[in-house]
Amino acid sequence: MTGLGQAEPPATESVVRVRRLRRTERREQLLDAATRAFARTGYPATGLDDVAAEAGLTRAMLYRHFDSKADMYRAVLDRACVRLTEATGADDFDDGAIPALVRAAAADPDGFRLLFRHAVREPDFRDLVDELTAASRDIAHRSLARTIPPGPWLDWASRLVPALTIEAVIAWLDAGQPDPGQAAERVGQAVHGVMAAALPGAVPHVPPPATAPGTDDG
Amino acid sequence: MTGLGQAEPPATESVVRVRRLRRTERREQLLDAATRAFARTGYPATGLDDVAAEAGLTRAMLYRHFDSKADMYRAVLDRACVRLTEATGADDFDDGAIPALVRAAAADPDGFRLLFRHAVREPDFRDLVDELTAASRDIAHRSLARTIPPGPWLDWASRLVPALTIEAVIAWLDAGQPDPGQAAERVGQAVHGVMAAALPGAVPHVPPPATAPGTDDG
DNA sequence: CCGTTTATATACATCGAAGTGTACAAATCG
DNA sequence: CGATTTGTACACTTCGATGTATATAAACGG
Repeated sequence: MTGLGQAEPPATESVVRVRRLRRTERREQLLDAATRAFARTGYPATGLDDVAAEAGLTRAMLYRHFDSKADMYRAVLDRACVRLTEATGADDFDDGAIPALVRAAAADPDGFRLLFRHAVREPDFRDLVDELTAASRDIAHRSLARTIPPGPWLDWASRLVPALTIEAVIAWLDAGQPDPGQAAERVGQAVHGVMAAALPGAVPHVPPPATAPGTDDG
Repeated sequence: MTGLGQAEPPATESVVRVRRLRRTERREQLLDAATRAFARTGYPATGLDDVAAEAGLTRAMLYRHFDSKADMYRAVLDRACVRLTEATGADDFDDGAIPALVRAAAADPDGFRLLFRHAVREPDFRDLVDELTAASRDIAHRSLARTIPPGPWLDWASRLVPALTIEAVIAWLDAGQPDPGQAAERVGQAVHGVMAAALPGAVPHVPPPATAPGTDDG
């Protein structure tokens, strides 16, 4: 309605020749930016302006590719999930599983962190990661049951082994990703250590469980 | 369930004879309720109405005890931190550290989860937990340096050992807290496994780093 | 060269949660 | 009993983030 401030014309040689992207490429770039932004501060604390700034454009553009913030977040998580499952496969705990996981994490560290450090805590989106963790726990349970007798410590190890694997990979990412050739082997060794800790012989003897039920721990 | 103390029903009109609490007790009860509420859905996604509902009173009452939502959250985290450090002490990795941690986690599971699963991800509050994690990593580093030579894998283990300890304790909580007498020993065994994985001899040989760049890394 | 797509810029609408104020009711204590 | 504390109920403002609309400019493709 009014002569709103029009963008100043190039007027110089150094025109910022913005390369226009096709819809699909732009969408991928937006997903990349959103992954970084969300991985930094989490879903609720990250505004769409942050995502837009990370992508280098304005908030209005986001709505040309995604219906809502939740829709965008879901797309981000979906892509990370697909990448991960494609890289690792849904198969068992064979020798190639951990190397594949390490490779996938190194290929998309932000997506990896986003899935396992943030999305698990978001009530509206954890269903996406829950499939992964449930499958992992199931696989771990089946694999561990070959050496650990049934009982609470088998359950404990089945929960802990996937979590430890994730934590070990993230710690490896945080440490600067030293030689990837060793990484998978080290992670595997750590997992083996947890398995050993869940064996019946791991604990020498059961200390008497404090017959007085009163909690003296103040 | 609401922890309103002995709500003696007068068996008369619809008057709920609620026992009024003193300021200190009410504050403690509010901290308990806030711990539960925040541990369930995280700080940003938890409204003050949720906390009030969890405590069994109205939102206005919260402002008689805390200046703001952030102030309340900080009080919650502070109390959890104090409890934890009091229970474990700030000393080294002696034999009593892990049992103390397990006992503290069992005494306040929600506070434990809140600290290490949520607060670490909140940019405005992670400083509280960062002191804990930094101290843990430092302690772990000093302890591990006695057996692991300096290098990236010592750093890796120093990051991973505290994280694994936390994860192992949380997995133990999630598994239903089976016999606490064994728990600390199992966790210690798992930690030992990670230490072993960081030793130089853990990985049998270093696979050649693939002089031909692209084998199948798609 | 012209139309379509891609993008900018900005203003506006909307909506939920935080934070505030006030009036009133009930319980405890002197 | 009467004063103070503790709590309810509700209305209200403030504020930031989401979501929408419109006008305009630049790049690409035929």
